[in-house]
Amino acid sequence: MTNNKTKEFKRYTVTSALPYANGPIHIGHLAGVYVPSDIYVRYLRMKQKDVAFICGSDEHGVPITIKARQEGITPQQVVDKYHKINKEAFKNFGISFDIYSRTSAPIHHETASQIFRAIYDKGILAESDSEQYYDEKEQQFLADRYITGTCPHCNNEKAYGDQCESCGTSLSPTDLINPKSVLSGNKPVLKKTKHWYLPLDKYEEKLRKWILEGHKNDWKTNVYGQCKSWIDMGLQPRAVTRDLDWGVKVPVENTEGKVLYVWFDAPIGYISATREWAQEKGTDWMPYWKSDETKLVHFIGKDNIVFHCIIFPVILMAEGSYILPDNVPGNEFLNLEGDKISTSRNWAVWLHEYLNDFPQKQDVLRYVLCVNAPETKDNDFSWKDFQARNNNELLAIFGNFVNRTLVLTHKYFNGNVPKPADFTKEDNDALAKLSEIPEKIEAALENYKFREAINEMMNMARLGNKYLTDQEPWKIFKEDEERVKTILYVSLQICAKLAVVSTPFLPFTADKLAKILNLESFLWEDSKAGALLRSGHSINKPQLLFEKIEDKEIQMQLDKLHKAKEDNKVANNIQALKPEISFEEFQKMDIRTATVLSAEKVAKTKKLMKLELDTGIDKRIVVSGIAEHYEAESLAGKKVVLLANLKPRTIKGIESHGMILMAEGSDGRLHFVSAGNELENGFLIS
RNA sequence: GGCGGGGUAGCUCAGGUGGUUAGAGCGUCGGAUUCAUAACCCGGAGGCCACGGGUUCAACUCCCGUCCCCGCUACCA
Repeated sequence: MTNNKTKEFKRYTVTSALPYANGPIHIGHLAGVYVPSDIYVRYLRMKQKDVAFICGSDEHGVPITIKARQEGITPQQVVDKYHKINKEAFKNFGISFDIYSRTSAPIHHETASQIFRAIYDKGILAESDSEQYYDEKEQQFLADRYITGTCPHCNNEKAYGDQCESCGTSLSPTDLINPKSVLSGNKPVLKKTKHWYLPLDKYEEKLRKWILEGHKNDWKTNVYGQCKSWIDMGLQPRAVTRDLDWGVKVPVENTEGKVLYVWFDAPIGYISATREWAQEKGTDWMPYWKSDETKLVHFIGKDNIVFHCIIFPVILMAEGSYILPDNVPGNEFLNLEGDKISTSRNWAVWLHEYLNDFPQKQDVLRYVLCVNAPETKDNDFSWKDFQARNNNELLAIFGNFVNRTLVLTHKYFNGNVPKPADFTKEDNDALAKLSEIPEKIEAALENYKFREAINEMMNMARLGNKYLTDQEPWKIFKEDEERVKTILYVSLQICAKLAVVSTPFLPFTADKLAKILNLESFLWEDSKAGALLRSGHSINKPQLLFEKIEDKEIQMQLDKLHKAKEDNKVANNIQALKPEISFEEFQKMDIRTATVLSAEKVAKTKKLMKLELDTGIDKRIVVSGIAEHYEAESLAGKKVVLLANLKPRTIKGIESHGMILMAEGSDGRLHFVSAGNELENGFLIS
């Protein structure tokens, strides 16, 4: 396969991962996906490329129906809420989507149905019956999350059909003891249901050829490596339909109550949104998805690699008439103040709140997120760094250079671009260096190296500052006004180029600067061509491009962050009371004190620790999932509390006799339950 | 445990088909300067390039092993 880097494309289809409409957008999403894609697209537009920049809300799937139930509203109301918040936040932040659509739109249902039907009609999908839980009262099949029951491992009575949140075990609904429907509370029955499967395994060779051979050199190493890992592991057929009433109806006879699986319909949302955009614009959508002369690029986070590099391309291959992505620049994750961003723990900076707290400072966040984007590895965002980047870089380097030039121009020449005398060697050197920068930015952007690109942009301002300082026009104005004219002429050209070059990265600032300079609309090529401002051209009064961010503003954000976390701790970690039990039931449990004699980590596991205990009546082996929280060496001699008459269970080949009682703290760490150190072994707890 | 990505100056990161003194920005220290939002400009200090072996005339770069962080996956109280 050819390396497409060198190929000239006629048009571009650029997509940004569809945000899931059950929560707001945070800085992690922005840094990984939306800021880079927006920079890329703004750059392409400045090069007068034909580009469609596509995004929208991903609105189907079980989590949304659950959130709706919890809040006592309909799924549609849930997605309406977040669609509105996010669409508005993107707009205010300057993410310049050509369209921000949604998967609940009729055109999406139509598109997804058509594509499913096309694959179905070709006989590609495998049909298979399976038994799934059904709620007879509500007359519907139950999603895994809609079934609760007793966990077969830890006896937690509130385990879900997909996972026990008490012990963390992944479950299948049929594993549960005493399953119950969340909808009616009744016992569900197993009922036969039919589903369709996409045979990913049959596309293994095509994927191998396309990715492993064809994109060895132009895809990012993390993306390529992850794909290789998936393909080498062997692909399995994957169900594309499920029993649910929220989603795209399966377009086949007699399939009441079945919808397309959300992972199948979501990426098709890119295509539906493109159609919607083309309709509004009165143009044809097909070339954007079906022409070899179109470059398709998906911007995503690393959690989405498998969907965009394996599954969605297989859907497109199966359908047969679509192009495949030329590149899938997948970024790593952004941390916040050293901790993982977490929606449930409320550890995040939300875009809509940022826009509220820092009005007119979109570019500051855009700059910080781009210059520190998690391109090759996870990165950290801190408010202190945010402040420093603003004060020491944007303001001190970019803003200051522009301001110096403008102030001097007004002071000496009434705000008119002066007429230069002959250029000196220094002038020519500066102009030569200036002319090299746009091409460096270009090369970086074409290769999705956004940090490098934005640094080159800043180098232009650095160049300007150095030139001004070296030439010292304020010192020589009295003796040699002609020379000062040339110096400011050159400085002003640098300002103008800066306005052009910063447009993709800092659109609001670039716009402000262009207005001050009275610069008419411009294209990317103008950053390379000669002078942009003619002698005699008048410029407006200087205006500060950036303002200093003070310590107290930063402290406010830090306080807010920690307060949110505290509030959340209390709200989230106090679990609801379990169902009442009788004293007799309690008495069945033999809980007693014991001492750890020795401990060793169980080989080939991450969490398991094999413990030898002295219970006062015997010495026994217990396997416990504490290896992530305690070192084996630190455990000998530890006083613990043991549930001693739990039925023995073989775990990783070791028979475990009982369970050590642990409490999970709000930080997610496990802590031993203590009966006090003075107690001997074997004392019953009641 | 398997697989993938990463571990380089105080911080955030570049880099390298193996080859003289390992780079940038910010921070820090010193100097210079005053046009400018105490900003800009110059200079210095600061790195066993995670650790241990190996290949080589030469390794931060290649190979093997170990440790740590992140993700996927498995197993799992």
